[in-house]
Amino acid sequence: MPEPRVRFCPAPSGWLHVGGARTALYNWLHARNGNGAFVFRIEDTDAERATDESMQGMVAAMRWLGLEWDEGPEVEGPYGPYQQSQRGPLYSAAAAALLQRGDVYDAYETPEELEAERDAAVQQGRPPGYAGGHRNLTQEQRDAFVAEGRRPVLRVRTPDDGVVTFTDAVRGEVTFEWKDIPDFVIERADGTHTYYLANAVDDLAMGINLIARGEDLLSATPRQLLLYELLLRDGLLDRVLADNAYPGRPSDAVLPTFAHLPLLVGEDRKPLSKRHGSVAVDEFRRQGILPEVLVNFLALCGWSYDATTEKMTVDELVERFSFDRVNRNAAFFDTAKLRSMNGDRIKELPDAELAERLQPYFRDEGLVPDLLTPPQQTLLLGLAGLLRERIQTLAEAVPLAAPYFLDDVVWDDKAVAKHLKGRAGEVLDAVGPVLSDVDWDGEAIEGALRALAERMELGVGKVMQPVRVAVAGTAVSTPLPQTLALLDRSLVLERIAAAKEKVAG
RNA sequence: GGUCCCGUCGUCUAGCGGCCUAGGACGCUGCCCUCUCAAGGCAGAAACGGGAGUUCAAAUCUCCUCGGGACUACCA
Repeated sequence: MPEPRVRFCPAPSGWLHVGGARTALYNWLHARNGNGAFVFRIEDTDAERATDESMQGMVAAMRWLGLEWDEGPEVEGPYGPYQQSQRGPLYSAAAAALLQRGDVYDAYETPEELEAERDAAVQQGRPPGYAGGHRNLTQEQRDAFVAEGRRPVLRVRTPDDGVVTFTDAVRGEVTFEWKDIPDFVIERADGTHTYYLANAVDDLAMGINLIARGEDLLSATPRQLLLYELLLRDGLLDRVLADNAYPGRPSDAVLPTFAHLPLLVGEDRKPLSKRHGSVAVDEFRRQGILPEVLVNFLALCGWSYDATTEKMTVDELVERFSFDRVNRNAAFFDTAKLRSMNGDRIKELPDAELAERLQPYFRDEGLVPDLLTPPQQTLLLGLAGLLRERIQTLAEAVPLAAPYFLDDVVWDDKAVAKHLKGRAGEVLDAVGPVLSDVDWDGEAIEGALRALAERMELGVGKVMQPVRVAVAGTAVSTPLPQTLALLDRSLVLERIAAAKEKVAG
């Protein structure tokens, strides 16, 4: 077994979504597992859709997930450039060589004509693929089309009969018949190149030996295979590479094998897309999903280690991952389970680390400045311990912590109406003096509040809730006595006094 | 329509002929605990799409059927 050389090659349009991230992850795990190389290639051959912003976003999302690449953007490597828009001359030369040898031919139909042909075929119940109309044009016909101002595309001549069979690492043996595969375009009329060519050339030139990608590309595989064969025949690609000063020695390399991964789908069983809500990796970051949890969860979307193991560290995943345990059926991306796993992971974090990971979220919501003051540090650290059991995502901590970092209490009207009434005024009056001279720690405060409740012949809740609302502004909070202990006594007394005005009746 | 892929609790899955009265996790329901919210503990409901075979024995093998999906672009 040679060292794995795998690649992740998204088209940079839109954000990196979880489906793409899962594909990247499986490739990455395989590379790390076999001590191989993980190549990150940008497939921006379609200038219409590719954007620089999207590419930057993908680079950032990959970094956040911890999927560092050995070759690719900002890292470079021996087979660059890794952005296909910078490899145009290579593809042109390869296409020209294939044309010269007669493996591909120029076809002059316009997109409109092709569309009409397709519609007619569908109406008549024929397969809608390109029928090969311009396969054998005479020079006169070509000249006539050119004279009309038409620009040709380049199409690969696919075999008329026979079958193509390949072994897929997750699906086993897959067979297609060549007669079902129409001649396909590798060079557009504007001179740019399609996925088929760019992908085949680069996979060969970069020495990729395993291609793991979405199942949606399964039926593209025969074309890929055909192109490999044509590019490798008589050292064509080696020559093209050398003539154009691009690195790569494909003739020495092993032909890539394939692993087609099950699709990630939404609740409607359709492939994941924008309309399924948050599917962008960055969206999960904003919500406060931890990257190691997203990685763990993504690994489980279509792969399992055994009957019961779910929580795994990245190192364990690297050690245990293999394509032969990848599932064959599409997986629903279940965010409820993701959140649960995230909550479990948060519970494992020590106070200091949780505080540290919470800080950017608090900062982005304006709760704390970039640099915390020592009292803010202490408060954050103390709160972390109380927050831990009640949040599933980091962002959920924000509303729970806000009352203690912000100067003004934001009143929840419902909470005020429900809890600052009846004997609440009495309670607030009585609680001030009690808290004034109690030891300022959670246990003592709790004891004092309970004693007060008993003295007033009230349920503990009847005392706790008015105080909670007075201090936090809400009926829900971290445990009250422990929370009070983290705050300045003067602030607590102040808020209790201020809340008296809000008591109804 | 054609080609290819797939089909176990609501969801993700374990299962590769007897260990399955089908296991785990999330979710859900009930109870306990409780200063709110959580967390935690205990209990519970919940699946082999259907039909024929093969076999002493089938979730596991074969065929048919039904259902879902992908592809069918000068997107990737």
